[in-house]
Amino acid sequence: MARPTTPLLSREKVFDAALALVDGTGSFTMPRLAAELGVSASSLYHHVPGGRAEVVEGVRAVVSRPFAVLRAAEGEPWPEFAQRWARAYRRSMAAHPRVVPLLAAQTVSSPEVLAGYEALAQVLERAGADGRAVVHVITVLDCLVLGSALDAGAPVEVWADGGAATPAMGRALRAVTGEAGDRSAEAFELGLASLLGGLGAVVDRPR
Amino acid sequence: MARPTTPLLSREKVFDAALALVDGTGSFTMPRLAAELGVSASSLYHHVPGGRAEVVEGVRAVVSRPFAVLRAAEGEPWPEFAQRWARAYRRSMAAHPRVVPLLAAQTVSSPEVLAGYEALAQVLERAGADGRAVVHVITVLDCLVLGSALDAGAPVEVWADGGAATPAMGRALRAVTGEAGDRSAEAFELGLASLLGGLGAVVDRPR
DNA sequence: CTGCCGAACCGACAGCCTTTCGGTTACTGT
DNA sequence: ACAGTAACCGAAAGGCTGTCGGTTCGGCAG
Repeated sequence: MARPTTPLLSREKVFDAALALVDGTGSFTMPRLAAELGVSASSLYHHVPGGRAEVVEGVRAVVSRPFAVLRAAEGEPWPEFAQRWARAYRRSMAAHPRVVPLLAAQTVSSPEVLAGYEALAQVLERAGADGRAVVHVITVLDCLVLGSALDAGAPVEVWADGGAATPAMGRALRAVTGEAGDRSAEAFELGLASLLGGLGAVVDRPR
Repeated sequence: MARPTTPLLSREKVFDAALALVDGTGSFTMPRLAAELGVSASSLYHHVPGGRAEVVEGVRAVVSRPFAVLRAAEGEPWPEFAQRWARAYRRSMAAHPRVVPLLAAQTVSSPEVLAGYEALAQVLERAGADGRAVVHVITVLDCLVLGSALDAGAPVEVWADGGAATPAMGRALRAVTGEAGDRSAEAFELGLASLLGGLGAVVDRPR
């Protein structure tokens, strides 16, 4: 085939197909993605010049759209916005647990998603937090969100069952496998509330 | 060369060299590791039959030895042990920030390290936590540790500078770059204290 | 209407990676 | 003395990313 009458690909189609591929198989390579789209692998580079990394960033943008568009309301207190922010972030990620490791392995550079981070940074800054506090608060929240998203939908894949050598962990693992995601949301809410309480000491600074 | 008089390799040498390679370059491949050891890549498989994944687990075991050997003292309260555990874990990881992404991408299966998790699981279980609580507490702590370790030694690599579109984040990022690791330890301690306080509600269950 | 440029596809391939396999040599136990 | 095993090597299979030249189609300028 040479140039088709109507284009077979578009950035959107590529990102959507990549997301579907990761959701379905847990992994993603350019040849497989191309096959899924009925196209040769090299054709992808016409629409996504940045190659694999750009596809991952595209998937990130698609997955985190509901979170990335969040903006603080006029006069909204920072803990309230941070809570909304973390919840939306977690919801977005927990809906696609298999993409989390993929996203976690790569620096966030998608402008849309960075805008979501910026919104929180601005709220924190306006509340009086200095640069360090902003980074630390976002880092800690980020971390809670990603960790929680990882074991939300998927079975716990963080550690293996050590067999007879690890009886307590074995019992714990068996207790959570096959459970609905709501139980892990419970732990997330608890962690979030605890963190927001504690982080106040850094944001609302003494001086 | 055929079989050398004295073996050139050993599991220990392989793991140590791999750790040095990751610490130095941030990445790791079998050919490079072999070159570092003055050996051909295929020779590695005689000492590490599991290939790349086993090398990563070996590196994990080396890096987390100080944490993996922790055991609760007789009658030690769970929050105290959890604090010791998380601090030791973070210290181990923060000493080698560039290996964290490598380790995070792979399920924990090293028996020594699993024994470290088991120690915490047993303490939590003995304190009355059910399986879900055990998994959630460990997950959340794990996550805080890894996230904190990531930005401890390395410059913040989690998100990119979005330029003019993200002024607040730009200021925050510039404020932390080039800082000593102690500042991120501060955030870690804060997060840890907040979490341990909040997680009590799950471990010390109402009934 | 003609001619040309750029866009979108393909196939081939370079270069990297992991892992396997057969070949060769040294040590070890019987 | 002699199998058997351990430790090395080179070669090669198979997969992945990314690049390049070739081909055809659409659209725009003259």
